Amino acid sequence: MNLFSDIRNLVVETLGGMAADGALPPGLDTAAVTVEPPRDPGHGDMATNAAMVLSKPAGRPPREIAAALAARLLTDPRIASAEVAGPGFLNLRLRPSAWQGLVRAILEEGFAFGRSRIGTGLRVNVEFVSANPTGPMHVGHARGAVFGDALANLLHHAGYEVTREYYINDGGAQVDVLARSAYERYREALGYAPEIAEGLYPGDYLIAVGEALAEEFGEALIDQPEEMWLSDVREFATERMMAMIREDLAALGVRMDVYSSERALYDTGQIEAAIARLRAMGLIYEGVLEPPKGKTPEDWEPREQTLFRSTAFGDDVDRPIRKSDGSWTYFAPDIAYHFDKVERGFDMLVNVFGADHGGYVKRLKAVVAALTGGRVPLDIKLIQLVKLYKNGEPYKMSKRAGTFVTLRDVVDEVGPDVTRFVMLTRKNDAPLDFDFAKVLEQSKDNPVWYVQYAHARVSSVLRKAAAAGLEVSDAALAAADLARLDHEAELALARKLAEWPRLVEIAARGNEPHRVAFYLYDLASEFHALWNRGNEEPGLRFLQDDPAASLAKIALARATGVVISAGLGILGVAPVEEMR
RNA sequence: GGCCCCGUAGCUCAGGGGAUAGAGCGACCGCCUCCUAAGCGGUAGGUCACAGGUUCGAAUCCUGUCGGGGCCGCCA
Repeated sequence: MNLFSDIRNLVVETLGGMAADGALPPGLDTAAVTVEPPRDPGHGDMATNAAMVLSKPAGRPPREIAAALAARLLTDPRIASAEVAGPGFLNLRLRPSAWQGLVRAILEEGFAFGRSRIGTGLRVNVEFVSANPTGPMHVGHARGAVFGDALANLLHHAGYEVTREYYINDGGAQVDVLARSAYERYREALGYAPEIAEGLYPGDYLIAVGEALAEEFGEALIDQPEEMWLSDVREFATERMMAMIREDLAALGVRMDVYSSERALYDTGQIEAAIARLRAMGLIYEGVLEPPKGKTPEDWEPREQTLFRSTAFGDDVDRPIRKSDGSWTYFAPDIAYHFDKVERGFDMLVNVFGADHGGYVKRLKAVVAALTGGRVPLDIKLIQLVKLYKNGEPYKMSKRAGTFVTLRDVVDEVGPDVTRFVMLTRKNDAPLDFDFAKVLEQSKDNPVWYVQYAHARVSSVLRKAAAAGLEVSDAALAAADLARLDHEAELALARKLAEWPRLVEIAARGNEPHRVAFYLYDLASEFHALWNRGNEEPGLRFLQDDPAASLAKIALARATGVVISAGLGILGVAPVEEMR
């Protein structure tokens, strides 16, 4: 049940009726008609801009259209009042029965309340994390992981068929560096002095890889030339790194559906096939790039390269796909990878990147636009930096990696639920301050705690009611006499609950999971407010002497609990039953 | 130099064509005989960086300027 879309449908149908009766010209486009909660609740429950949007095409003053629309809407049993306001808003109030019906619907639908069909029949690929398999993930990866996973949950809730995907960057020089670093640890494990040269990865996490290599290969690789062992050690170490990354993701509650390997794109013809596709469209050519403006490298010299005409799709310059020695640039497998995603039939692609990859947005969008003729949208979400603090002091120490704070450090210290919620309390394109002390604080300026507290209070009410002998299953509560929920403060909470399905759609359309976190905070606030009004007005307490009155109020509390659980579920956070 | 993101209350941030711009923190004033006061209510606090433009209507969209951050040849 989605009251906002229901009422919008009513408005649009009513407008259609007006057109049929000659009250409006036929064929008006109602796509821009909205039904929203007004910013000022004093204006009503819902407001529609229909009259203002249609005024110009209909050739009639907005307030006149609004008045005519109001008269017709009032015949609907849900509508209590319809008032023209301001430049032509139509402010609607719904009868209490509409809100009571909403509470009942939440109890009947459970977590399905808030599901949307905007994604029905559409397959979306969410690529996220994609950390290089050369070491443990850092906090920045944690934020990207949380964002991507919550976004995937959100899109699923909105009806999409979602694939979570990790692109393993195992095809470049960095995995060779990994192999050489691991090789030194292998020598170390066998009692030789390791030579961890400048440029190799010094982290302790490779010691275990070296020991595993020693167990696997014994002395066989000692004193052998690099070309004898590089490939084997690289594969071995990369697999070890990916196993570690999977464990770290699991600790955060993140599970991928697909791991795609960059290396697997080479030597299988996939790069060639993707390039051939672009070449057939006349988008590949041999040419010489200008030096980058204002920052010409000292050793710059013009070279002819194989280029992709990404400027035809909004990029700033064409991009090289082959180095001057004939080998592929890093961009080439990227083209092949996105070609592969497109070929797998996704209707929509989302990439979650660190903000330092901002320079790749235009060229990747160009690739997908070129390969699909613009049919498949690619949205790239850039995740800004996480700044770590502890009691306000910058925090840089790491237990494992030495030089940077790892994802695991964070999860071990504050737990996956707190990590996830806090990292979703900011838009992806805003930097995030993460204070290890503050996120564990038990006060209302800690949104995680505040939302959990609201859920715990709901659970507390249910426990006490059950202890008092009331039947508080969702079915029993849905059958309660909800007409008793008629106080303004109770209806205000119901109004907030009614926004949930709308919020899911807005958040899903914009790929913005943070909206869920902010909504939950608002909802919790509304619930805490009602709770406290019970102090002054005992008639507003959830537990009443009269069982029938109790059941109605408990139904409202439980409905709130259902929505909080559903929202936390999208964020990947487990709701708590009691605070400790 | 070019491109991307950001600029909203003292601080941290939501809102991103709609009415009198919101929340938390901090400040001030109230509320427990009462389902968890780890909470709630209220007051004070704004040139939505600046200047143009589009629109019935701009914090929101466009252009430019200023300020902060990021990225920028075959690296990954």
